[in-house]
Amino acid sequence: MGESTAAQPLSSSIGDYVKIIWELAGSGAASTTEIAARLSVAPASLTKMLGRLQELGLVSYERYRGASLTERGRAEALRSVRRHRLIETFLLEHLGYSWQDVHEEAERLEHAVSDNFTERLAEFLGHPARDPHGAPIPGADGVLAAEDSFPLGEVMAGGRVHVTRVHNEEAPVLAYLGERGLVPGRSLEVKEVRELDGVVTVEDEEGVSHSLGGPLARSIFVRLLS
Amino acid sequence: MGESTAAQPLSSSIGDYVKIIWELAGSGAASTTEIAARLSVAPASLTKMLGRLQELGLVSYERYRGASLTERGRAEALRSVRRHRLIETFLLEHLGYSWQDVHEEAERLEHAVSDNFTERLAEFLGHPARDPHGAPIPGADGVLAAEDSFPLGEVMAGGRVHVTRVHNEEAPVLAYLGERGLVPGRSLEVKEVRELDGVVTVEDEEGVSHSLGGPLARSIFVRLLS
DNA sequence: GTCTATTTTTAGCCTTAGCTAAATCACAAG
DNA sequence: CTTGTGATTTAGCTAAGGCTAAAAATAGAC
Repeated sequence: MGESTAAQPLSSSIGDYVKIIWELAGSGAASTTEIAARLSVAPASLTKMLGRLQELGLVSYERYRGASLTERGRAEALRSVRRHRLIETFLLEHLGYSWQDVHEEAERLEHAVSDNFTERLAEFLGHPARDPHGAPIPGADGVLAAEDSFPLGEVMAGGRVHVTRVHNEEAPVLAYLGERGLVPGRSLEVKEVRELDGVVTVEDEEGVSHSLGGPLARSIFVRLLS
Repeated sequence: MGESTAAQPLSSSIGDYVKIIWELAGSGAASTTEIAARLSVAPASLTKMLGRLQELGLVSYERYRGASLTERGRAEALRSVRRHRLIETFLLEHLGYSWQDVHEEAERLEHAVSDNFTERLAEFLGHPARDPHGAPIPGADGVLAAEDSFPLGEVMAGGRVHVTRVHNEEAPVLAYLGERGLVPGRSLEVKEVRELDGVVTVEDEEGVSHSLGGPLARSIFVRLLS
């Protein structure tokens, strides 16, 4: 007995739980209500599940204290994230999905693919480092590249920046940004950062100007161009 | 109420049931025990499920009489078959899976993909008419091409034949035939059909001779070359 | 420090899709 | 027409993963 050698199939939704906890908690702890909200599940359902995840050795959890991932839980989460991001890349680059549609389809597929499939897909895609949203894809060895960019909302006026990532999963936001070409790989000139309401005004390579309010400005991650 | 307009997600294993009944029964009726065996499920579990499938309007079923598909059941089965065969084609042609490994992976993926994915994949693959085993792929409109070939075991000696299909899902059989190049597209010369034990001896394009016993000879489907 | 509002947990129930063991049916052989 | 055997069904159980309503703990406001 004991949970020891890992790697039984691991019923599909368990992957969702650890992935959400990973997104929510990073290294800290995630609250029951937050996790429940992300999974569209009643808070009461969480308690039982967190207990189960703890028995499996994936989270460490104390009553009324929220949950955080164990080392194994983090590894499991990164495997899910890798699958998800590789699948998104495939859907977008090869099947012609739109930027805002990939997430939902990938979410379902992610539960069905084997590690063998995942690695063959990575090979097929040429081992991409980032997915279509610019999110880094964890390696097969579980290593995730450190984020070296920051939200557009935090930038100062007057510089040129390079969009590295759009950190948002809501379809309307993605559709909006996609239509305007505010996607990873683009260069922008920061014209104004208005303290008052956090609106950032940028100009793209074609000279078109865009004004982006808080939520959008926080979704676009950029790196400064030297 | 009523089941009317179809197309709710349709819990994953329901697809398996109709697909197996379709394979087993064609137009006739399939027995409880046969279906159970194919699904690796206890015969007792079938009764409940067949009742459910009947409520859903997918099979028609009378106690102690076996089950057969309704028109809607047949359509559902063909959708599953289409998904399955397209996925197999993708795994083999683009991800480098071996002939004998595609089935298992496709079986799992099949439950996770949307119709949107399926049609985009068909497009990506160039709308293939047959899968890697030579099985015809039902159209998006639910039309399945009629089988125009027959088992090698039924052929007469002396003719040339064209392999159109390998009708067998057992990995060792596929591996054996794959290694020897006895795959769809190949031409063979039938040297001998021995009444005594049903062994068929053929010679391939490179002059190599193969002797195939009943199970293998029944798995290889061929068309006569004029 | 107390008290109230918000979180979180407990208790008990539901559904799905399985299982085993026991009963029942169908059919073919006498 | 009876009977035995194998196929099928019924009955009752299990485990996951949900739910609601009610109870308990925490934390923030005074």
